[in-house]
Amino acid sequence: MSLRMALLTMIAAAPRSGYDIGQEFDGVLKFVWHAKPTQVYPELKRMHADGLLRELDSGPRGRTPYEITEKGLGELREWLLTSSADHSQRNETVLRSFALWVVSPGEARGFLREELEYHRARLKGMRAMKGRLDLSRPADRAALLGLQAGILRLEAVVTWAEWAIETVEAWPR
Amino acid sequence: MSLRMALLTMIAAAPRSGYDIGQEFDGVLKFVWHAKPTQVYPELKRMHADGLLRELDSGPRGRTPYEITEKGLGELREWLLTSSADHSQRNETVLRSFALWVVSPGEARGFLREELEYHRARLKGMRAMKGRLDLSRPADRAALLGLQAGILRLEAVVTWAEWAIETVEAWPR
DNA sequence: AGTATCATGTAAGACGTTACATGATTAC
DNA sequence: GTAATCATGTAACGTCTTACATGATACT
Repeated sequence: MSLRMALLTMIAAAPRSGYDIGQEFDGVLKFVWHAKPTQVYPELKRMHADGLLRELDSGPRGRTPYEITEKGLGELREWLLTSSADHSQRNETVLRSFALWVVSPGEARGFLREELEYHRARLKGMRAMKGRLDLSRPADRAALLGLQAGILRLEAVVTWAEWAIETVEAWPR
Repeated sequence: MSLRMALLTMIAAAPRSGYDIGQEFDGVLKFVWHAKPTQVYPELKRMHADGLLRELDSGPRGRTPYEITEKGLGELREWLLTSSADHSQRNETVLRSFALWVVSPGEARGFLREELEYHRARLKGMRAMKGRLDLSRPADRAALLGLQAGILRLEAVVTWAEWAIETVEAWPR
């Protein structure tokens, strides 16, 4: 039921099409929520049918942007206030690091270096995103909270990967 | 296909039953991987049928511990070396913080305080876990990598939540 | 004019959760 | 000896991914 809340969160901040949402799931939001287009489009239709969204008359190219309705805002508020967050996660980087003792130290370092590069690149992108916020908008003030969580998390991952590479150097053959 | 790799990772480190695994998914590993018992037990059976695991003769109470086979170790190594990690995640804490502008600043702070408490408690548990490692064992050396990732991540979340609470204080009504 | 990719969608199957069931063991 | 919870499991259902399809718009 939380894909629906993710979509509602994004469209509450500003109208968006299914395509726009797909781009964000591939980009900044990849560490927050993700879903494939084949899941997004039908869900948007259902939300429209349920009266949570309103269709706007076509954006650039053939896009269909949706806007949140009062009913949609109500559902979003209710979700925030009456349920608590699920903290279970899946993190393949960390899962793999638990298994690294079954490969050679050199192979382990190779994996860690790849991870380090990946997360450094994402950190750069997220910092750029933060610079583009307009903090006079309430939605952007909340987005700052989210982006800052991502930045601190990525900084932690980068620090970790650097430490892990050194640590693995010291492993006995 | 990664539930299988998560199970293989755990059982490679030391033999475990489905019940043991369930406890860990509820505890330390909650931020790494999670699965319900109803998914774990049948998967273990399938892995046994596929020759990746061997059944040991019953542990405490009626538990059935499994041990990894050579074939299982081979699959684990192949997964680590020939595929790359999926970095997409779902993080409900951050998702909710993107939506916080739709509730009152007081309600937003309430949410953030709850999150702060939760993550502080988990951080404490994870540090305790780190103290119990036996670093003469290769599997525990890899577990240290994983735990340290969790600790640094939780420290970042705690720092973030403290900052976010103060930030929301300064939001205009 | 022809190729790339944009934007949306459908259908099948894999994966994950919820609800429920059952015998076995420990605790009172 | 009754209650709690341990340990495993099955079946139905919901969510997510993969494979494929289609017309529309921009690019060269």
